[in-house]
Amino acid sequence: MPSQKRLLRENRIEEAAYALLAERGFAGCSMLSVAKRAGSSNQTLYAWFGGKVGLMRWLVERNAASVVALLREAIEGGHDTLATLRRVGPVLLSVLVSERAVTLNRAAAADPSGELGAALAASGRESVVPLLIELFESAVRSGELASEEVPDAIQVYLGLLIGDLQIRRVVHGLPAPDERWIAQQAERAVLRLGNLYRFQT
Amino acid sequence: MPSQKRLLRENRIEEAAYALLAERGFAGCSMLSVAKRAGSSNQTLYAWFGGKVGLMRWLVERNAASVVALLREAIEGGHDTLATLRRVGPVLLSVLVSERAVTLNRAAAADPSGELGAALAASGRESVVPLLIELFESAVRSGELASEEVPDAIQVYLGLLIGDLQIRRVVHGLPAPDERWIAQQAERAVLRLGNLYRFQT
DNA sequence: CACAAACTGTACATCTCTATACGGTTTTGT
DNA sequence: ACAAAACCGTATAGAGATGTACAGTTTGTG
Repeated sequence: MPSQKRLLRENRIEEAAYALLAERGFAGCSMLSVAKRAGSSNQTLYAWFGGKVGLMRWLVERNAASVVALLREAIEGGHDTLATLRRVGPVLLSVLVSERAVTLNRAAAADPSGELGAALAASGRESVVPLLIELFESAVRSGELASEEVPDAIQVYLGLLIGDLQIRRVVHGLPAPDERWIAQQAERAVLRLGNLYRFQT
Repeated sequence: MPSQKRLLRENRIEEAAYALLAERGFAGCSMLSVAKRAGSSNQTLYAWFGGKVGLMRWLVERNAASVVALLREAIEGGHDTLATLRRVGPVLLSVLVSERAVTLNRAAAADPSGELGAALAASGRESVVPLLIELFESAVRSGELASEEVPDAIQVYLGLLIGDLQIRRVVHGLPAPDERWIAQQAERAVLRLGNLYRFQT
């Protein structure tokens, strides 16, 4: 059972790590620099996380947990698939292009071992897609969609929603879009998905 | 006027740089290591490229030039927009998820200055999209598409074509897809675009 | 209060990178 | 054939990262 102090310390470490990743990138974000900025010691960091990749993986898992919680909340209680998607889309999109997610994706891209990438895929996409599957299955049950079409529809939806936005963000080719734009983009994605798969309202 | 020798040397440097980027990532790809593997000296590298970012930018521009050439070739001589798109799509997609492009995107993601990202955007997307605009304008001239819809249609097309494939590749979440899959994906993207915008055949 | 655990701050050995320098060799041009 | 230019190999200074070690302080607990 983690004490209050421990949680506070974790938050400071998290904050320091994100700040340094943003400023200096994955390579420049050294354990010592994180420790210093967090008002902690490198000894503690090594004890807690084992090393740099361990620290990063911890960040990834922490972020993924909050994302999944957000999405679950947005999915709950909707009966109409398209309406639910209208609620979920902006949440998902804004999470994916958020500064934190983008920072983590950059770190994963910079890690040549692919370890971070695997962690990101495992606790990111692989825990979000099942939620979408669950959602799309409800459309199957109401006869709006064929069961075999589900994976396809999800892929198309994600393509329409995200497009090349995420990669451009990660590669420093684009600043974060504002809330208004995100809402619009999510709305258009749902409309187009409805067109392609002829959902009922 | 670059001599034959010079061109050969450039090729060896290019090859060495890609290999080291793939093995050790952006941070681990040092000037000295590139020089050694290329059978060259770091002095030459600094003289030619100024520094690490300069070397990377050179790689980016070199790759972009070959991509644009490929796309131009695929676009040329088509009258029917959708048919041309059917030819261009696989080329574009396979180029975007190719090992080289992915490697460069990883490097740009790892570079905290954003300089590489800017170069990648400038000689990548910003020189490819005009080609697509040109292509879609031909659909406008034949009345299949409204002029204001062009940017939108391009965005949708890219979303359908690429989806989250590129980001997953860059983040080490996915191996390169094979040619067969690429062809299929490109075909579906065109079909769906046709559905959404009601192109004529 | 007193003892044990956990943490900070600093130090350290070992590597590696950047950017520059220089003697010696190969290539180029005339 | 010969001078100039370009290049290789190696060396170097300065900076910083990793992972470990240790003395001293803070924190938690019976």
